[in-house]
Amino acid sequence: MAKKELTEKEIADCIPDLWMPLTSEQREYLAQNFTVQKFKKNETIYCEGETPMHLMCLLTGKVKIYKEGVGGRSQIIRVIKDKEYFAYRAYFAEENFVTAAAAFEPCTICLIPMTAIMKLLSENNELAMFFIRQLSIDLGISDERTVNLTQKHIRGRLAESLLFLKDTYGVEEDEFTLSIYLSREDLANLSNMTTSNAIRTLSNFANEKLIAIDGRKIKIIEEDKLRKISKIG
Amino acid sequence: MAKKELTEKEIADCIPDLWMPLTSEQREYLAQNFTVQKFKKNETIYCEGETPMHLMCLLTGKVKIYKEGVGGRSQIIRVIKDKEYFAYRAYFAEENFVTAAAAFEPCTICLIPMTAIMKLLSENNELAMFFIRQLSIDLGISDERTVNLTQKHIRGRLAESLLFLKDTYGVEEDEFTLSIYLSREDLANLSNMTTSNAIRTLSNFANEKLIAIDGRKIKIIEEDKLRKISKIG
DNA sequence: CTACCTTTGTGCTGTATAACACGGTTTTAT
DNA sequence: ATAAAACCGTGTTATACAGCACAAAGGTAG
Repeated sequence: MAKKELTEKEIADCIPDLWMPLTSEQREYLAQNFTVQKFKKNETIYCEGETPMHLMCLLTGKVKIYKEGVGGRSQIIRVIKDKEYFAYRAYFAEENFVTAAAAFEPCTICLIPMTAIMKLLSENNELAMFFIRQLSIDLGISDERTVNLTQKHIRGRLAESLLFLKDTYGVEEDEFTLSIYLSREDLANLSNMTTSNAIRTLSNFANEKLIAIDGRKIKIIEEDKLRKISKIG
Repeated sequence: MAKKELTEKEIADCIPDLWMPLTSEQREYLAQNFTVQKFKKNETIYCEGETPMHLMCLLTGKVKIYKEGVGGRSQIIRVIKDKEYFAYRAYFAEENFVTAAAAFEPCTICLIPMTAIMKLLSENNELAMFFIRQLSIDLGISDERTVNLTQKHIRGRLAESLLFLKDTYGVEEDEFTLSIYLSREDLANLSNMTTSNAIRTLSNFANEKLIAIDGRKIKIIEEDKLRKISKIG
């Protein structure tokens, strides 16, 4: 199946942000602590309440970070695209996971023990700055999201989610079709609404020719108008 | 009025988390870049859109971090108590402020230029770890808050806010009265509801003897029951 | 003291959205 | 191929909450 040993070049390509700041000694150390794991579609990667052990970097595939809210309603907090790091926050905060992660699609994920990361952090400030920057960006997004999800109306929230998916995962060759195919339920959990309302609102958007839907394929037709809907709430 | 020069001892007492990890050279550098500023009650400390220049540490007083949402509705994102640091996230993320800050009460705030912080960070990993930990904790809280504000019902949200205020600012000598006196409007903005509903729900809690209200003074009587209301949503 | 503004409190009305029910369709499993 | 399950779509009903409007109380200024 997979090769047992990856070359340093291959690792460097996988995790450039982590790799670049390191000295050659540190790189060797990291290479020794580098493992790769595969996850099937919809497979859980980690659960709420578990103790974090590894920093993860998504090599290929798409991942959702979500939380089980009150009454079994689940809420998608953020989504991860390839080359993005995740699962480290809880360790740094000295907590267990408060979120769960699952694969939208088949995924390849690289795992690095947090103890190794801590050792590298104690030696390398540039690496520390990478995490400071990343956490700061994510915190800003999270704050923004809180206001959007609580204050915008259904149409605004769904429009925002669609644009967010476009900005995150991009589009296919036609330049319009979102390159992620979500179930209506996931779309609802991302937009803080019930599945029925996600379906209904999506249909409305399609009737208004703002988007075109074909099963799970969504084409963004009138991006400007969607942005407007998202903005005014 | 205030002394021109603070002794190192005084500074160390003000900002222990920042001070402790530093070498004596770094401490001297920090002392030279240390200024103190006072803010009146309700005065704005920084605005949405401004460019962040200083790390701030609240020495005395209470501060709210908030966002203007859609349609002028404002939302309190987090609150700061004394000895807490704030205003640094946006700089690290290389953004302008996406939130605003204002004084709940008269405040004394110490300011340190972010450029000085960056210099210290490049030299001192322990300091970097402090920010990584702090940002990680705040990100967890923010994610938690998103779910709470979107999924819980009014009673749950208000109960949570009251407990949150107790946990953050504590109580007076009687061990029950919250030591922060908020307007009903601020309470509403903290709990994602209209002022009328904050007033109404607060009255309901009082009628049910869960709390006692006397103007802006709030006594938490049945903390367990409030926690239960907050938990079940 | 009087006037004025802000905050608090209450009732009424409207509506956005959740909740439920049910039928059709597609995917998965055997 | 057939059963089972998951997903999609639509209509109906119920309700939590926002949005006024207005009155009373408290604070502030002249």
